[in-house]
Amino acid sequence: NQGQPSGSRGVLHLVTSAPPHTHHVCQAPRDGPGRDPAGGGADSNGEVSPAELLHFQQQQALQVARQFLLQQASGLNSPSNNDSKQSASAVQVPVSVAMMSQQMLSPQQMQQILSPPQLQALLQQQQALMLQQLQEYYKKQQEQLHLQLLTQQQAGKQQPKEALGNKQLAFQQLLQMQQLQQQHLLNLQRQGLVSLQPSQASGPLQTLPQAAVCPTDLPQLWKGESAPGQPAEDSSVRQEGLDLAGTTATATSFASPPKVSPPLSHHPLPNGQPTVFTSRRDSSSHEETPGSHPLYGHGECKWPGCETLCEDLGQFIKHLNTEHALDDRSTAQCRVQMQVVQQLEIQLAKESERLQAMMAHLHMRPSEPKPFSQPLNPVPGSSSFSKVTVSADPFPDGLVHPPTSAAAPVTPLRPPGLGSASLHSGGPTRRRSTDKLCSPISSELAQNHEFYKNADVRPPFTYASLIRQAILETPDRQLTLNEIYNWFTRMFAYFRRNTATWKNAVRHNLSLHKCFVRVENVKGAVWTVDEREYQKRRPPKMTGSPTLVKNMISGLSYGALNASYQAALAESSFPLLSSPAMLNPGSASNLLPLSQDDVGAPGEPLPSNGGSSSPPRPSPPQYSHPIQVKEEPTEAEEDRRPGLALVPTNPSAVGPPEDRDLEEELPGEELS
DNA sequence: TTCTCTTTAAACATTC
DNA sequence: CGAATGTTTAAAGAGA
Repeated sequence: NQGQPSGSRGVLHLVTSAPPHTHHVCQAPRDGPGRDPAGGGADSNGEVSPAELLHFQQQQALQVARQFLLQQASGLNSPSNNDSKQSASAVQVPVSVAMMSQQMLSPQQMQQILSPPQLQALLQQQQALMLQQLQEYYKKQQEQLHLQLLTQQQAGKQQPKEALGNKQLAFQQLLQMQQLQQQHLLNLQRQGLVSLQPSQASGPLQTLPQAAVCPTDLPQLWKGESAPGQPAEDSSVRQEGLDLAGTTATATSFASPPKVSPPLSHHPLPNGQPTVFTSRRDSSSHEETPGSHPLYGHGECKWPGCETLCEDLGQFIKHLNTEHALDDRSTAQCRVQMQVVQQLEIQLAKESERLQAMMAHLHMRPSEPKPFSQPLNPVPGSSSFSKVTVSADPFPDGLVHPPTSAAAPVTPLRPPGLGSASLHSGGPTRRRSTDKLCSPISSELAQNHEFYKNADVRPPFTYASLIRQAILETPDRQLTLNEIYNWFTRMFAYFRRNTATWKNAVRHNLSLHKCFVRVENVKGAVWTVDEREYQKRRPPKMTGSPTLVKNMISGLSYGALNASYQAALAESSFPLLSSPAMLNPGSASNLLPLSQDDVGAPGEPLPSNGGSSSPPRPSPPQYSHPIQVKEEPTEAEEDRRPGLALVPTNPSAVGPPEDRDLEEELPGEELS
C-alpha cells in the first residue's frame, strides 16, 4: 500500500493550515470573562490601589508564572520562549507557538482526521479553562499579597490618589503588557503541564487578562466556567462535530507530550487511528506493568508534561515525591487532568451516541441521494475548514476505519496512471463481506455513488451484487449485457479500465450464478435477476442483530465507509473532480428505488406471485415487478405474459429444469 | 485444515 | 470473419 505522504499531503495542508487561524478565530470571541463579575474591579477601581501596587502585583504574578515555567522548563519544547523579555516576548511567543503547532500538526494530520472530531473543541475548552484557572489562581495569590502590601503601605504612607494621573496610565499600559506576557507564560506553562497543543496559545491571550482579575474559587471555576462560558464559544466549532484539523492538533498533542513527534512513523492513511496509538511511544494511559506505577512508564515520568527520565521505580517515586508533591502546581495539574478525563468522558458519550445514530442510519435508512452535499450543518465561520468537516462528517471518525487502505488510500480521484495502477494491481483483495449483507449495497451505493463514479477505487461489492444492482436499478429490471457494461463504467471509475478483465468477470458471473436469468428477446437477450435465488445464497437476514453490527463493520465500513471517507477527503481536496450528478444524470433517482427495492425485495410477494403466474417456468415471475422485455414491440403493460413466454424460447434457461427452477424447494422463505 | 465464495484467466461455442 | 455474447473449467486468494 502506497500511503505515500504526498497523496495525503494535499489534504494535510488544507487541514493544517486551517487550525491555527481557526483557533484564533474561535478563541477570539470567547466570553469567558462573563463569569467573573468582580473582574472589572481592578481597572475601574484604579483609585483603590496605587499604581505601584498594581505594578507590583503584576510583577508578582509574573514571578509566579516564571517560577512555574522554570520548573517546567524541561517539558517545554522551546525554552527560548520562556519568560523575560517584555513586549518582545509578547510577540515572539505567538509566533513560535504557531510554528510549533504547525510542526506538530503535520506529521499527525492523519491522526487528526480520524481522531474524535470534537476532541479539539473540548480540549480547546479545557485549555482555556486551565489557563483561566491558573490565572485565577495566581490572582488569588496576588490578591493576598496585594492586600498585605496594601495594608503595609497604607499604614506607612498615604499616597494621594490624584498623583497617579498620567503615571497611572502608563502603568496601566505596562500592566497590560505584563498581563499579556503573563498569559504567554501561562500558556507555555500550560503546555508543559498538560502537553496541550500550543496552537491556541494566542487565542486566550487577549481575553484572559480581563477574565483573570477575579479571584474566584477554583473549583467553582471548573464547574461554572465550563458550562456558561465555554460552550458558547466553542459552539461554532463544536456544533460541526468534525473539527478535523483542530481535533488532530489537540488530540495528538494530548496523546504525546510536546516533544519531537515521530515525523513519518505512521502512514498518512485515512485510517491512521490505530496507528496513532500504536506508534505512540507514549502509550499514553497506564500500562500496568507488574511493579509499576500508573504514572511511570517507559522509564519516564508520565506526569502531565513531565517526562522526566527515571531509572527505576524507586527513582521515579523519589521524583514523584519531590517534583510532584502536594503543592499548588500539582493540584492544579490534577484538576486539569480531571477536567481532561471529564471532557473525554463527555466526548466518549457523544461519540457513542453518534455511533448509534450512524448504525441506525446505515441499517434502516433507505438511501440518501446526496451524502456529501448534505452537511449536518454548514459552519458559518470557518470556510475551508468547515468544508473538510462537512464532507467528512457522514463518515464519522469514530468508526473503525478498516486497515484496508491498500486498495484505497486517499485516492486522488482518477489517480495518475502509475499510482492507480500500482494501487489496483495490488491484487484481488476482495472485500466480499458486503455481499453477505442483506444488501447495504444499494444504500451504500446511493450514498457513495458520487465517489465511486469519480474515484478510481474498486467498489467493495462482488460482481454478482453489482450486476444485480445494475439490473434492479432499471425500471423493468432487465439489462442487456452491454447495458450492464455501461452501468459499470458509468457508475464506477474503476471499471473504466481493464475492461477485458472485468467484462469477462461479468459474463462469467452472469453465467455462473443461478440468480441471473437470461431472457431471450426479439432483439436479443436481456439479463434479469432471480431475487429468490439471489437471496438464497445469502446468509440469514440481518435485522439488527449483533452480527449485523459485525457485518456492518467488517463489510460496509471496511470498504464503503473507508471509501466514503476518502471520498470526503477527495472531495474536499479536489473539489473540481467531484463532479456532481453531471456524469450520471438520474443516478440518484435511480438509486432511490433501488434501495427501496433492496429493502423491500425480500418481502415482496415473490414466491406466490411468480409461482402462480407462470405455468411452466416461474423463473421470470420471481421478480416482483412485471418483467417487460425491453425491445418488445409495444411496451404493453401486459408484457409480463410475453416476457414469460419468452423464457421458454431460451434454450439455456429452459434446458436444465433443476438449474434455475427452484420454485418448489423455495416456498417463500425470503418473504419474511 | 477444509470448505465456500469470489475473482481472474482462459478456452470454447454461439450469435450478431 | 471478427466481435460480442455465453458457457465452462481451472487456479488462486480470502474468509468462515
